[in-house]
Amino acid sequence: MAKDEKKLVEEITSMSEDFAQWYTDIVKKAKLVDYSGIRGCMVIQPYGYAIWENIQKELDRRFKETGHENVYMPMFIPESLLQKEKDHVEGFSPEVAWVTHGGAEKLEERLCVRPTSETLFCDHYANIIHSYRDLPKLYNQWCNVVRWEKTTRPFLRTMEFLWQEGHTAHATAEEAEAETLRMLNVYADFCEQELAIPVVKGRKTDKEKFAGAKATYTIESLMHDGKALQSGTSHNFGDGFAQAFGIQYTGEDNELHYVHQTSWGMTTRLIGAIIMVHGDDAGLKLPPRIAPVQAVIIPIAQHKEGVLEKAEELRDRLSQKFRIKLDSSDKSPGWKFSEYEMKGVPVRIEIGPKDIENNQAVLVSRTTREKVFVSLDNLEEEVGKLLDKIQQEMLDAALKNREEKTSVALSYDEFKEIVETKGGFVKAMWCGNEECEIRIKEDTSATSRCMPFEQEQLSDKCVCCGKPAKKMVYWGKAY
RNA sequence: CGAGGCGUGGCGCAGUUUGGUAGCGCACCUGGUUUGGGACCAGGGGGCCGCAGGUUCGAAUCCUGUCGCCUCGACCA
Repeated sequence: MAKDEKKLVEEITSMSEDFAQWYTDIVKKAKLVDYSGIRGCMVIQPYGYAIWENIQKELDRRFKETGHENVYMPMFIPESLLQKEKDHVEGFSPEVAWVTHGGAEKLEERLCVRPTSETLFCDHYANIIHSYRDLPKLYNQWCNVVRWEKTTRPFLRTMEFLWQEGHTAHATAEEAEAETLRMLNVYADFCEQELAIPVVKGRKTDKEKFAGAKATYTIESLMHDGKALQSGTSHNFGDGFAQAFGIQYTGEDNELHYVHQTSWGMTTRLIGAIIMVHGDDAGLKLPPRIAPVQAVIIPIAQHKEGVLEKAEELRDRLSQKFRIKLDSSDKSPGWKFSEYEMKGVPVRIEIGPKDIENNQAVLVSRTTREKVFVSLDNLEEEVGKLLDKIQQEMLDAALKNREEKTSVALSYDEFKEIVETKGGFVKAMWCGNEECEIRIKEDTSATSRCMPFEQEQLSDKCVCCGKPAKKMVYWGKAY
């Protein structure tokens, strides 16, 4: 946002002044969350939860479309079960919460509060999968998980968060790989179509991959401050978990085989991404497709004869097709304008005495603040068109911002310079050696975000060590 | 978790150095006038100063602990 643009909402710190404070202000002022008395845990308030419900609805629809079924697993995992897969337990044990007592009784075996449910799904799969006819198993679960994080921020990193975790079992390695990529594409499509957030699809390096996975794929998005956010991951486990948990089936060949598994997840972190990709100094900016309120009707001079009645009539009409709110409180119109801009409502509809006389209403876009007068006769159509336009404008703006903040580094000096001054994604070649990854992180605090599917041959040398390069990698500082 | 900064009505702050009746602006409530970008006038309510201990005749102020927020590291979705 331009610096000279008038700051409409006094209470929100300007983005350019202090991005972290801006984020916190929005989260609080738009009433997405309240802080709870429990460290690192947030109260998700109605407006924030409504966004999550819309995310759930759309994602769940896509999961069902691709043949998945929802299940529910216990929230406790016995220690012995968690420990069955070595890499997995090593990766998660530092951030696991333990239940040691039931009432006053000390438990024979500690129970961990699930940080993720691979082990539970595996245990269950070992029970129910016997034949190739039982495959594939395409399960998903919506739940909460707990990870004992050291520093927390609303939505971006909390000790307890909401997510979905898909867990699938397949007869062959090829099917598992296809599933892993299919769900990554579902995620990417969801982000772009529903959240208007463009993502880079790629594979994680071994250093960054999920504990226990053979391969981790990721979608990475770029926030307004130039930091990257891992927005969804999809893992191919190969048959590693199957071997640890003994998940075997009899094939058509009458031989025993291990299944091949995947898991994939998206979390309430996405709400943080929406805030940081789209928001501006006036507040939140919600993509129409997931906005809890798509248009707010604000009556002007509502005490005058017929205004409120007309506003109510419009609300009832439009509610047939859209998520509509009518604010007939006695706040001044100007206050309402700012309030709903701050809350990111995509479209504002003004209706006043002059409009009623002319059989019209005023539509105002959250993205451009442009006002248009439209006839009440085709209001539904105009609102629909404007919502579509805003959705597209938001995706375009986010894409433009990402492109502007994506750089190429051919030398290490250039790399360090970009990370330090400009930030954003840095595309650079890599030799494939973990030592270079570690060194880059130590020198710049940037990490490898992913090895994108769309590879480019920027040079033939690793940006760090100068040895022959194997992959182009997206690097950046991350949340 | 390590280093640094900050917690005073809902929000933003003053008061803390040097202990002595808790203040201001906005918000809130009531009445009236208003209403197309955060309206105006009048009256009113609300804070054991983040929380818990301690020192003191007396603590927002000094000491200890703890919780929360911000920045930078380490860890991660």
